[in-house]
Amino acid sequence: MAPENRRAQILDKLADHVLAHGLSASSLRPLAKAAATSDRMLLYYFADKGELISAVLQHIAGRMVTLMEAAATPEPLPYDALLARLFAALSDPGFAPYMRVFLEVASGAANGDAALAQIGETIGRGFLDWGKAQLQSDTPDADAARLLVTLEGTVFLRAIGMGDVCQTALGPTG
Amino acid sequence: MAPENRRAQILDKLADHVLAHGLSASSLRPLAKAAATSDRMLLYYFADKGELISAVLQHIAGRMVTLMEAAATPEPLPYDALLARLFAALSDPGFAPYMRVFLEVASGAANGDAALAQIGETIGRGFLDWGKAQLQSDTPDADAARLLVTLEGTVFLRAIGMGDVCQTALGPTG
DNA sequence: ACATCAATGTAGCAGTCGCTACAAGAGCCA
DNA sequence: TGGCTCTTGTAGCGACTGCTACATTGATGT
Repeated sequence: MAPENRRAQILDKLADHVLAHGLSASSLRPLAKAAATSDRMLLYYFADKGELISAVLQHIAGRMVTLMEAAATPEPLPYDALLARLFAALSDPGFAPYMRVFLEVASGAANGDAALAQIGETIGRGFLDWGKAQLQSDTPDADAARLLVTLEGTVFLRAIGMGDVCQTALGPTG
Repeated sequence: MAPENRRAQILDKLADHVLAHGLSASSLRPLAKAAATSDRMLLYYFADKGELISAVLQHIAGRMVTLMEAAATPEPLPYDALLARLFAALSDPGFAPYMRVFLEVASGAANGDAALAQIGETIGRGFLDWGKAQLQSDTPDADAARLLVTLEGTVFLRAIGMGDVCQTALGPTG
């Protein structure tokens, strides 16, 4: 098989593993097993683990974009309606693994990992722009920012078992 | 020295290290070095690493409560004013290490660490109650929940270098 | 003085980490 | 056929992980 195809195929299985088990459980040997190859070969297709993780996360981001496009509305929505809709979408178990990984990326970034910070910001800005395009608002920048802050807050709180508080917070508002 | 005092003294230095370098850089040997002792002694004062980390995180939570009490207002504030005040407080570099650790706890909890989940929820509920007590509102439960969601959202976004978006989100609102 | 026991040092175990040296198979070109 | 390069397996290195067996110190109580 052409090496680029082989690399892409491996990347796909690596993304499955990272989404299922998180970055902290993604050392080379488990990743290799998930891709039905060896750690030796992972470092043949990728320069080092950093490049591998970057590639996997970008692949995951690509999948997430696809998911979000599927969740897009044909017409822009007002703030409250869009917030409610996206909050419901984030509750979908299909989305949860992405949010878990996103949280782990943010945590790594906060601890000084520059590569994770860069990828996290790229994903975050993508969310922001996507939200802005979905918004029907006189102040789209501010509303998109509020939307993002609120949704990431719910991701954070759900991670520590406070999903009920998210419900309380969003209930009266939309 | 009495063993309880010794343990408390060690705990204090361990907390310094975790706040400075994060949980991911807190394996036994670096922790021991920070506390001017040996990994051997850490496992003499604590049953295993899990108990040690739990104790350190509880100690850190205690410090954070002290910090928050110092930041409390003599009188309750309306939502927008309190949000602005707390957002400013979280911008204080003295608070940043706590938020970094809190984020790491949330990430670990999302990846299935039950001990971290329990500690994270305790801290989060403490925040919620504290905020409710500071709020002057007709709907304190909902407003405290909104406050918490928003503030945690800013912690998340700042971790990935999107502090500007937090500013945009909170500017028009308060 | 002697026994006892808590506190601590030394040394190391088995496992995992990212990574690499070396060699062997597989297809291609002269 | 003989080399040559791409791909892959085997084996292992040195560092780190949580944790522990064993020995030694020092204080305390009788």
